[in-house]
Amino acid sequence: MKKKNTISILIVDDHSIVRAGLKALLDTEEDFCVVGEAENGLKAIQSYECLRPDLVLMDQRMPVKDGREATREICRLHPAARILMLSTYQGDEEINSSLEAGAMGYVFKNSPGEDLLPALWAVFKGEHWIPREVGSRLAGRSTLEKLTDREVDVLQRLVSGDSNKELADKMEITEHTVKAHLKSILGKMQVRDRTEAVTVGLRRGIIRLPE
Amino acid sequence: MKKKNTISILIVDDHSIVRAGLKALLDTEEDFCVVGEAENGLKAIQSYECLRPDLVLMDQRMPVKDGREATREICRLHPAARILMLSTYQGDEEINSSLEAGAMGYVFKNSPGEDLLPALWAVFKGEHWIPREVGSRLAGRSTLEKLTDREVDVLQRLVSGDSNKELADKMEITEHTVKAHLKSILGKMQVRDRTEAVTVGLRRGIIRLPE
DNA sequence: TTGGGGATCCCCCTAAATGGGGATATTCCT
DNA sequence: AGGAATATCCCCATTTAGGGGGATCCCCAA
Repeated sequence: MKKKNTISILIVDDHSIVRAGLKALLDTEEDFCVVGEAENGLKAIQSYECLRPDLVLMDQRMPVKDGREATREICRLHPAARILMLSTYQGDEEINSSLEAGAMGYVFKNSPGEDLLPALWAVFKGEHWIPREVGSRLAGRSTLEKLTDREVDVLQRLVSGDSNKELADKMEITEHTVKAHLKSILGKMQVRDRTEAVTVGLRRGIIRLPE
Repeated sequence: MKKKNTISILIVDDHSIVRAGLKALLDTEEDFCVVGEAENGLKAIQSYECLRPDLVLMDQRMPVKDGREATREICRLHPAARILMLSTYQGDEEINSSLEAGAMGYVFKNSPGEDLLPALWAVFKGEHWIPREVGSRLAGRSTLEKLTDREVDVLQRLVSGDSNKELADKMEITEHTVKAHLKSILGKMQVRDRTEAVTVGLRRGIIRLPE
């Protein structure tokens, strides 16, 4: 249903009601036209291929494939894609990695509704859009050491409450190795124990609670 | 802005953009009229007092005071209040306690957008509205023991990653007592260790991550 | 008033987690 | 080829967590 001279938008969010709300919100604007919806990252990639929208409004956390992964994939195939990430605030890590993945902008769900349209316009014009309160931090930060992929893997598994032995079995490595990773995790994150590692990881957006 | 013969609605959600979306969605319906918004439970109570809307569309998880607490409070003051809870699926416990608190209905954010209107109508007419897939379970359940206030307190403090000794100092009790509470928590929640207790507690909405 | 639940405290014991020191192989980058 | 980073494994030691018993005390409701 794309009309001439309107900006076509693909909405990606796992909450159907939120999608309906966003669509209603954008459809009140003459310049924007919601041409498609997707409920997870995988479907977002498929829909992008079919629809080639001018903009993608993408939620961060979704089942199956999250916003970051979908963004990375879409941008790999279509470097000119314009993607605006929409998310609850989860820590700078999440914003940072979204931008790394190729998103052009980032808007918090709890920022005023009026902020959405300027952000969409900016991204459409190829500009970056980052919440003011974060922009500064993003520049002069990062004394925090980055976790390796494997360490993130271990950290994510910690949320299950498994012991080191159980983790070792599930990961098919020895308990020694699990402990080695964990030691590195605790050191890098500057936390005292696995419980704090999990809660800090959740707050920073490094890991998430299972569905 | 309430017109004659329309149903006035108060929207409560901590995400401004979601509120804007819901408002846009409801305003496309002739019969509904969004007369107010609130961003947390406290403001919801205040707004309810001022506006006396026909319906409240209330998000479950919010800072300051969550949907359950606000619902309990509003229903205590106004037993005739019609409140529809809107939330991500978080386990039956959350639904159950919402209904106990006085909500007339419960809708998942990831159910189709079309489900919202019938739910609002049902609640407006004084009927209950519960997601089909949950209704059956709610009847024959509840083997989960409830945590005491003190236990919830301990559980919440676990997210800091403190050791039992540190918790004891901060709570000004002995480590023995902390361990006693913890033992009870682990037993009631049927989890194996403090880390799992924290993640399960977060998922059930019993506790939350600090801001 | 008698009971029960909750909060507090105590002991003992085993299993688990943590912190220190290592070693080796692979992969990737220069 | 050389070097860095990563993942994997191992030893040691101490601290902590968790499970099993308990015991008071207090308050509130039957």
